[in-house]
Amino acid sequence: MKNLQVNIVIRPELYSKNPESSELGHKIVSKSIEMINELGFEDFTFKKLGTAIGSNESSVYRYFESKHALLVYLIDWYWSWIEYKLVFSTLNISSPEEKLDKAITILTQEVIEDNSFSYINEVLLNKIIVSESSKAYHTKAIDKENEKGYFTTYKRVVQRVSEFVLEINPTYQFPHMLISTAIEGAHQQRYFSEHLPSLTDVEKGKDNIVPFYMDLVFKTIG
Amino acid sequence: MKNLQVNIVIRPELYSKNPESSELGHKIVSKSIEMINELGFEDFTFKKLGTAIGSNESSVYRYFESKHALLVYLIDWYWSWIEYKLVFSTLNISSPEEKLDKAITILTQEVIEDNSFSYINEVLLNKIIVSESSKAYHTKAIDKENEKGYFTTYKRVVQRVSEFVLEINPTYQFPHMLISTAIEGAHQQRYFSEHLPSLTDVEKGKDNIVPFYMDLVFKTIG
DNA sequence: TTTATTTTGATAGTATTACTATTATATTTG
DNA sequence: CAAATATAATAGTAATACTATCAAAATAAA
Repeated sequence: MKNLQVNIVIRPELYSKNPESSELGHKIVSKSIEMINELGFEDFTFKKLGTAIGSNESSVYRYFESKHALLVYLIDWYWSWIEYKLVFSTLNISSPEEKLDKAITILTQEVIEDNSFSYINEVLLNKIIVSESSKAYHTKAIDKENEKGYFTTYKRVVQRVSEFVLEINPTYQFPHMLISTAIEGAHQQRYFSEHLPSLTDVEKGKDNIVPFYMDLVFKTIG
Repeated sequence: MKNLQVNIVIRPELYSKNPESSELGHKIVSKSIEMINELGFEDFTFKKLGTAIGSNESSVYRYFESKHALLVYLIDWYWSWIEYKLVFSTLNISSPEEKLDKAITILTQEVIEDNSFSYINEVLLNKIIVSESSKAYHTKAIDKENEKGYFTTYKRVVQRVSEFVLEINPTYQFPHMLISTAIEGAHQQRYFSEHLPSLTDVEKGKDNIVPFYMDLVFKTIG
């Protein structure tokens, strides 16, 4: 996948001014990923971000109308990237079992290599998904934002993988619940393994999360 | 279970002044459950709560040092109640399969009846768990708070049910991950079914969530 | 039943946040 | 080079999440 110049294109509803369009935009996105990781979403502010990139709060607001909007943007970027990896890695595979295996791996594994995309650190972005992404949709505005299409990329990823499930077992009743459970579950288990380990069975040095969900998914669809 | 006078006792680390100890304390807890539901956790404030119960912001602070602390208290109350239901309903059952079946039902079903506990509306509290509980542990203070024992009741519930799993299949490697996945997953699926239904396979008038996780758990442990 | 103690209520104040608005200054483009 | 556009700097606002102080009310103890 390396050295393959692809662009992740994000829909205009997800920003006020496209951060792809300028150096400042790049800095905003890049530094915000670092800072949300360091500070947590609550303590991260546009003022701090502006200062950190040698710019200004008001300049940041020209790109994103709120820090919530920025978080939604980052999450959509992440799912666009995952979708790209998903499509790419299952392209020439005909066996639905093998496709599902690849998909579950991509969806549940930790991102450990920051590849391909210039100003976005995918390792840190993955950590934001694990620690902060639930905050993007647990708000009173969810229904409005969903109507505006804020979450379509994520929903499309779930849909794609659900189709692999149905290829294997066309009578399985709950493919979407199964896949969204595996995705969200894997993120949660990663968070728990670091902070509430007694909720998990993670052993140090070993990634039990991928095998756990792999086993769970294949056994469940029979 | 009705007409059985039991008390849920909450550990003192989880409050500044015990809300069980006064009429005002009852009102604070009772009204906060209503208001967090109505407004969402973000828009809920102690000032609004004080006004709503004919009291004062500063009086509320005497019971809970922050609204975060109040949320943690409510969540611990919920898990104490669930643990009570769990223990009670599996007490005289010897079949581990039957115990696990009961447990999964209790953990994944929607609460539809507000029973037994005077000033706490369990139906609304369950909705708070579904919509807001992740905010209690997705904070930068999680490790400190975990050390102080803020989440022990929840962890104990997961431990108890994991033991049922091991009774059925002593060689199953991931009982805690399986049970915490089912619990958190069920809450998430309930939230999704209302707000992001394409991530689920919920049909109107039908509770698919309990059967989905029941099937998933039993198939997974084999 | 007075006194002491605890609990509650009212008010004020603080630092910070999440913005909006305005204007001056760069920078880019035609 | 002028015009348009993007950025920076500053100021301001309403609300939040508290802390601090003190008086009034309720309760318990002597």
